[in-house]
Amino acid sequence: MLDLKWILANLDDVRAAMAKRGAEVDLDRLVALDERRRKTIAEVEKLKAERNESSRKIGQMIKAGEDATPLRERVREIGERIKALDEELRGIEGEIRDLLLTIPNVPHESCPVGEDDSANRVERTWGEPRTFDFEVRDHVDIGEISGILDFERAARVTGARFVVLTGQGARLERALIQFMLDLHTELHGYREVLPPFIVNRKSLLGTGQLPKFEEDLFRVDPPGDWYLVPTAEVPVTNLHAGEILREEDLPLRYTAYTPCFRSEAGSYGKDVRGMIRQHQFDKVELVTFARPEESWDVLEQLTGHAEEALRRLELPYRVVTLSTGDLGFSAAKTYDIEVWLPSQGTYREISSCSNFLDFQARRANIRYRPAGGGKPRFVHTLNGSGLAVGRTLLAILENYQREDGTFEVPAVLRPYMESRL
RNA sequence: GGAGGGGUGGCCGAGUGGUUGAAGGCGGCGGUCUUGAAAACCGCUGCGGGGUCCCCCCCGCCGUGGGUUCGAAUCCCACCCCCUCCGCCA
Repeated sequence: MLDLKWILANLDDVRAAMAKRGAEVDLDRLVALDERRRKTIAEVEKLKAERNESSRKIGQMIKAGEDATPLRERVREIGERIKALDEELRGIEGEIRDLLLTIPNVPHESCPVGEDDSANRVERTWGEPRTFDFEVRDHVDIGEISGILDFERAARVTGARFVVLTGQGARLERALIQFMLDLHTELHGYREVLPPFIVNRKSLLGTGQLPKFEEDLFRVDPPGDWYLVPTAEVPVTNLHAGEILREEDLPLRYTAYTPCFRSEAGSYGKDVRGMIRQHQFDKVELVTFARPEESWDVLEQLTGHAEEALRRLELPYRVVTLSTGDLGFSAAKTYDIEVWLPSQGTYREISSCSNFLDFQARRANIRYRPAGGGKPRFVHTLNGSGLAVGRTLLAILENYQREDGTFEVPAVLRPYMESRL
């Protein structure tokens, strides 16, 4: 969420930013609501000051043995007016809050301006897509021939957009998770956490999935305000919700493996074949809490950490900067890392690394105390996939495929595929 | 699920109706002392909001939301969370 004061002081900038995103935001209503709000505050606080003053006087009168009944009556009336005004004020502030929660972040000036992903800017490309001297298969065929992917039985057990990994497939998924966690903890200095896979409504408000994107989530029935995690970003970022961190501890870096659950509402017909778009997939996430001054550097580092996983797996990829129209709700800037998929002859998203500035921190109330003392400030939060495990497995099958429809295991993963018993 | 205990400032911890935004301690910041550091001593040290706002004034905040009262951290109700014991259970 953006700072109300800042919005009001920079109305034109905010208007321009929303236009770049293609977002409809009623800023005029916000301005009107704020005026009403301040007017009501002035009124009710004047009455409260009067009540406090009179109550003090009543106390003194009673102590002095005087009759305070008339004054008491008057203060009682003031109290009733205060109650009414307070209620009105709560209503106005609620409306303002609801509105603020639906305003997306302001894109950073370095984001290319455009309506959709066609305006995304390619920053760099790594690796040379392999040339095949046979007809390439997609991961669905390779998975079937190798006997490690079973979409039919997954459909029987659950439904469409699920997969069963079996034998070496399950082991490869596990190896990838282990490899990525090892890489980020041992080499990149992240702290590993294993968070709950169910979160409450407040956490989803904190990171920005709610209130606008409820239809993307799976809600857990009995409690009503519990949801399956759509990404580890939610539980891990909210780890420090409401806290005041110490500046000395920043940047705080966490990595977490979780499955991710997405309803994929509105994506009917897209990527229906295979495991590109599933209701459940594994992901290793990177989350960083940073000082405001360092967050742009941290975004570069974090993106580099995700890239390192692909380099070690020797999978060709490119990094693109999302255009203003393609940017997620909470992000100020996002790099997507896209891996090469031979079957599609194109690069597909395998990681998304974003700087949210203080947008999430303000929603989730995550602050830090400056080292020299002073007022708490909002931290900057960042996160990125390091990487989406299912898509990585898929990319391995395709890029490491053999002519007979089987595949090779990347060298870096072989130790993880071997028995240690 | 049952019984009991508890949620107060960065942290610990007093406080059961009237200058208590809150004793005391720890931590932090500044100072005295010291060649330097430590110790000791002194001072300062919550968050948010409003006001013609860099001085100052005012309002709110003691888990959350209601209620009682002229006045609530203190009394009442509901809810949330934590702890202990019992039951159940992977």
